[in-house]
Amino acid sequence: MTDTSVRRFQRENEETAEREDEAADELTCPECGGDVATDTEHGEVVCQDCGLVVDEDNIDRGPEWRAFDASERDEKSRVGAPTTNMMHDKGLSTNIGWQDKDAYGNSLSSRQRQKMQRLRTWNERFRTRDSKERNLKQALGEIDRMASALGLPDNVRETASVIYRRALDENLLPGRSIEGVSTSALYAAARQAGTPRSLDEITQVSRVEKDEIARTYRYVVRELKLEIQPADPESYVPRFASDLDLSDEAERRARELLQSAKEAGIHSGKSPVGLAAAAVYAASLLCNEKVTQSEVSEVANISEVTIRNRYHELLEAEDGLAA
DNA sequence: ATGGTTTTTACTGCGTC
DNA sequence: GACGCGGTAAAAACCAT
Repeated sequence: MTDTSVRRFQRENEETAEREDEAADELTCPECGGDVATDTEHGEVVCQDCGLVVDEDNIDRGPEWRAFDASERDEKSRVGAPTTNMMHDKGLSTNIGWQDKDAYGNSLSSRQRQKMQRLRTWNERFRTRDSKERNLKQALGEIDRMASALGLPDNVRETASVIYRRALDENLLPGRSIEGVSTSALYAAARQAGTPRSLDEITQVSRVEKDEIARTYRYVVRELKLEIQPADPESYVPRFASDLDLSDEAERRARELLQSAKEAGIHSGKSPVGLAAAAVYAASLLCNEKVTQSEVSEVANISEVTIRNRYHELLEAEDGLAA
């Protein structure tokens, strides 16, 4: 890391140096030998005498902003080492160069060289250990916060932490946000534990966008080879039922409906949440504890249309099985 | 990127309170 | 007339390829 970035920096310097040399060579027109002038507005180098375009599509290396006083210049300038959130310290911690040279460019004695090597080793050790620990601390705090907000039990938090640690150990973090990965870990853990929360619910309490969560989740699952089956519709039933103040009887009935739906094989490809919502609705009708479709759609975050479609299928499936 | 599937949105008509 | 419900068409979202 240290070495490559230093090397890259050097290479860039060499390149710009070369470009300047080229520019110096082309001070005369190859066609007529006249002087050339740079037209920065069009990004072209044009011969003053014959009008030949010597070079075009030049890159303007100047700033794209204007500053009207010194403080504004400081404000807008982005020169300096880039900071990055990929590292806990935003890349601002100490790095020790790989060249065995002192500040004046003189080579080091072999004894000092060994010393530097040891320093590098330890610096790296502390830096990475430190960063991982901070990273983990932040992530676990985040997981805890979200789990509380969603009312998820401790074992889910445990699982989520384990998943996150694994992700960290396998270096899945670079390029991804801590929030994103911790959210994904929690989502995965909740599903594994059989107390799933829908992606929408997760998104509500997370600091990152739904798309990113979904993307990161897929990535994490693939890389860690987590085996997560599609969520079981039945696992949503208790929550919906209690949100709607339904009796245990109705809840049991809803499960039955889902069981027969599974046997009839009409559940594949459909969203588990929709199925659960429909089962709860159907059960409420069957048990004379009617709740409206819109109430169910409210607690389940699913459209009424989907409830209608599903619950027809559920009832048909049950009839078909009984016959 | 694409095509097929599922879900959502928006709208309509019907019956009931 | 508001409400719950059913159905439909088109749009949007999702998923595997």
